[in-house]
Amino acid sequence: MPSRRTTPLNPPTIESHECTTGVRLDKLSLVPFFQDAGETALQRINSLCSARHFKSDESIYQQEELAAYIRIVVFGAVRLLHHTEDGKDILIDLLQPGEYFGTLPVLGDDRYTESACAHTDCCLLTVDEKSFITILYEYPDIAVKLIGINAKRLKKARETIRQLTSSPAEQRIASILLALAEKFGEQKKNGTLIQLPLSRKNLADSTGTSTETASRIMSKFQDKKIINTGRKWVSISDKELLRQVLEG
Amino acid sequence: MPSRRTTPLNPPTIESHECTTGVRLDKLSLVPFFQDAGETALQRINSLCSARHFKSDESIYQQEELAAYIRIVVFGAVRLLHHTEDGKDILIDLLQPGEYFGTLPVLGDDRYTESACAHTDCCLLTVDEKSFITILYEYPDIAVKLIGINAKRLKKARETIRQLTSSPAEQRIASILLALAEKFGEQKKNGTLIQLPLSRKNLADSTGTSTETASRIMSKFQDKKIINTGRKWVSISDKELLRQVLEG
DNA sequence: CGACGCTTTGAAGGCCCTCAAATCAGGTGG
DNA sequence: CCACCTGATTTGAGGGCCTTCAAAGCGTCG
Repeated sequence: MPSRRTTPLNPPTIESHECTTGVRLDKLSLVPFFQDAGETALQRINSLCSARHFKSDESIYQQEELAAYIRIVVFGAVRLLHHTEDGKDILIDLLQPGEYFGTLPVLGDDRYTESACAHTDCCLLTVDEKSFITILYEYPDIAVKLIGINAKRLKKARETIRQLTSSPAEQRIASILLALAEKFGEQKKNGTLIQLPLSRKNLADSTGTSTETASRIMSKFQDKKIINTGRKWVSISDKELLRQVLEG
Repeated sequence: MPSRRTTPLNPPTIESHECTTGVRLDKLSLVPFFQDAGETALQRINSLCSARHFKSDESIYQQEELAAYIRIVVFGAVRLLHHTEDGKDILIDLLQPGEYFGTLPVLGDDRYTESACAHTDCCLLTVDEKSFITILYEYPDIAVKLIGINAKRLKKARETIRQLTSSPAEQRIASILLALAEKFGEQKKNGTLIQLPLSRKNLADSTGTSTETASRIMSKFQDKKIINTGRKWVSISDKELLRQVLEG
């Protein structure tokens, strides 16, 4: 263990990404709800989207703004936050390429109920309401897929509720670390590095605890050699032990 | 205040409900996602559904069973519960006529992730996967509606998460009482009666607290003349005061 | 190198859970 | 119709987890 730890994060930069039509079609085909669409369909869909880049920490939209677009992550990561009245932020989700976010009046929300922010440099596809409806009517398969995706998200949200009401903070943090490792992890010699800047406050916000408690728990995990962590980064050395913490 | 309180609940009985084709069409047209469907569409949809009655507390399906049907509440109330490994139940939702529940493999779940139970005597419409897909492909409007409904549910779940992490039990209970009054309430001389058997355990399960805490808080509300309550029933005397509790 | 901001650690206190026991409403059977 | 029984509700006491408030340690970036 080096006495002076420096960040091991090595995120790909936005410069390495080019939004050519070929890349866009390629990325589109990876999006879960476009997955089974054919070549022609993808080209049609592509013609209905536009792409845009965001710098790390740049705001994509703010809670309460008029809902105007559905967006799809093509590259990088996006952070969804809910601002509460008493000034706290709740981290709702971290999204990776292929996931969608945002809403539209036709989906029942006139305004965004959360803020979206570029967690790293990222590239997003943007679909407006008219195009979105066009796509759904032309390709019913996609509508069914979308319903399934929302059902999964609801399931996950309910799982979170269950955990919040029945598990202590230690288990909730173990749970989110495993989930993030699954989603953003990268195998290294020393374990699975979570390729995301992840502060104690981020962790606290997403597990419903305080920064201090999150810090204490992370320190405890590090003492037990379960994880290796520094400022804004985490690497999991012993996934098995972490799973045992989760079980209790 | 009578020294001996008896239940003021007066739920309509299942006998008062007849599932004739006329009634079914009528009820179908009230279901949010069939709302804008025309007469012909409703008849087509009706031919793809079957109806069934359940007695109060009768099991509709159990968590982990194979997902086979989407169901729609036509009459009465349905309770959705999640059983946790450590033997606790979480009350996920109480459904009223017009709401749907259940899932299907095509929606991404092979098995039910919760149990459904008749909260009162009730009548349900049942749709199997084949019919469901048929409906979605024939009427894309309905698919879009469904996506919107799921988005709303997700929003509500996230709101619950927010509350669980940032509000004390007292505010969470105030919140659910107001929500239930909105959904199932009936105006009486003494206030809004929540027309549902609602035990302290039900309340505790849905707010993520213990039966005892729920009881203490309800007693406190009663002392403050905010509510009037007995065994398994609640009536709200002063909605305004309750809203103030919610604000903090 | 220095300052700022993230992280760690300590201490005090509050909220809520658990365990236990008493009270009470409603249903049952005589 | 009444006494009894069962299960829901209430209330109390003790203790643990986690929050808040403070202050000291360290990376990072200019």
